[in-house]
Amino acid sequence: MKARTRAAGTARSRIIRAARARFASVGFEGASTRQIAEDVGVAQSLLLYHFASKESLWKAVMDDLFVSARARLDEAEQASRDATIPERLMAVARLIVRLAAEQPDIHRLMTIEGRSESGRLRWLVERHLRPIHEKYIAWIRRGQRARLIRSGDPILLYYSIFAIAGTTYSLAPEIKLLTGTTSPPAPAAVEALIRSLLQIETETP
Amino acid sequence: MKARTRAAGTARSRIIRAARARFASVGFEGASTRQIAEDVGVAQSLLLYHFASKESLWKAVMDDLFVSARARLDEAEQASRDATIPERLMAVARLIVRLAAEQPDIHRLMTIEGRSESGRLRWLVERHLRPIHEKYIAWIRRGQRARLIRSGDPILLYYSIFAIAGTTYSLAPEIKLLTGTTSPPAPAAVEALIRSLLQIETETP
DNA sequence: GCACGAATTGATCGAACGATCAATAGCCGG
DNA sequence: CCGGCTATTGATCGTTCGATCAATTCGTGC
Repeated sequence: MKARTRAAGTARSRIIRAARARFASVGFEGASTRQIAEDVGVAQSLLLYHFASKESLWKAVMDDLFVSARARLDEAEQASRDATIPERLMAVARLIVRLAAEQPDIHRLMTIEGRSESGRLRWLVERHLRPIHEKYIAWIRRGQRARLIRSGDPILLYYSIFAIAGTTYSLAPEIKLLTGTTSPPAPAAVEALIRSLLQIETETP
Repeated sequence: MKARTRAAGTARSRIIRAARARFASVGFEGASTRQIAEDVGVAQSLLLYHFASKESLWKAVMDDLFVSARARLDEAEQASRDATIPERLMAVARLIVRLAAEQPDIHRLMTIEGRSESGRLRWLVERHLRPIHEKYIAWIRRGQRARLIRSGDPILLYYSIFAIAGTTYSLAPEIKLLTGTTSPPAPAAVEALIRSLLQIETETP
């Protein structure tokens, strides 16, 4: 049983990993189950054995991504639970930058889906985005009421954090072609930019 | 001749407009020439009569987009030619925000292509992106030397402008689903954010 | 060591894909 | 009113798509 499940687990997870890369680079419609199967080195029919349909596979990719991301977000929240709201927000932002740098596919997948009102976007919003969104929008509002965060539309601030963190790393191929630089900007530089965007006074050394 | 060319022109331009929307929402691989032709209301073979291939059509879409965008950028540069470098940069940024708000497809198309090193990305970089890129990176450097713009990686600052301006409007469907708001943030608010990002002292009323 | 269930494969379906091409419709100068 | 050019269509080719399904391999419990 254990060996069976482990074998299945690795095949399943290898499929998810390959699917994530394909969906992130060419989008849902552009990715093909045959290409993903070939990346993994299995038959295409195995894909639809583990996941009932291409859309199920996509949802599995998203679940896999967000389950671990949200766990790490909770961790960062817990670790900073005694700090001020702006500093807690920065702790979360720091993690977001790190996640974007480690796995630029996250930002790619989200920006691919967020641009047209599809059934998949609705699923993603209700299942994963809304809980995250509402929590941090509330944090921003609290910080603004205490005049510790710059005023203005909280939604704009919220998306700007993701935009800067994500774009910097998800457009790495373009930046590399344009500038010839091999390594993208350091997370610390991106964090500093976000900090000044929120107008949080620097108090960490 | 004139009526002929005008008829051809409108068919051609209607195809380009429909193709832009499709490419922007589902990417190059996900878009189909048949679907685009159906959007326009013409035969699929007409698409490949006006444009030799699907890739030619994509290039025509990009040319169409960038020719007008670069013309308006030149305009904004000219109009601000007597101002300081930071203010000229803000004039350009203001236009970028306005362009992103008017035609979110621009940002969608660019972010779709910029994430994987394809032949199309190389074409786009050499033909359109590099000239824009190099000019404004140089502006940022000049502003930084004069200590009128925040220090830090110019490339990071440059992409942050596009990221904030573009993401705000290209993710409008997601933001609408998440927040229920019907209208995206006002361009003026986005401009203000970019201004503070570059740490340009506000001097305009 | 056999039987059973889970994992994996190969063959195949109908539909949609990009592309090609011959045929036709529409228009303008002569 | 016709000859020639451009715009447009419909039919079709070979390929690839997502999906289905029967057949086969494989590991484990009994």
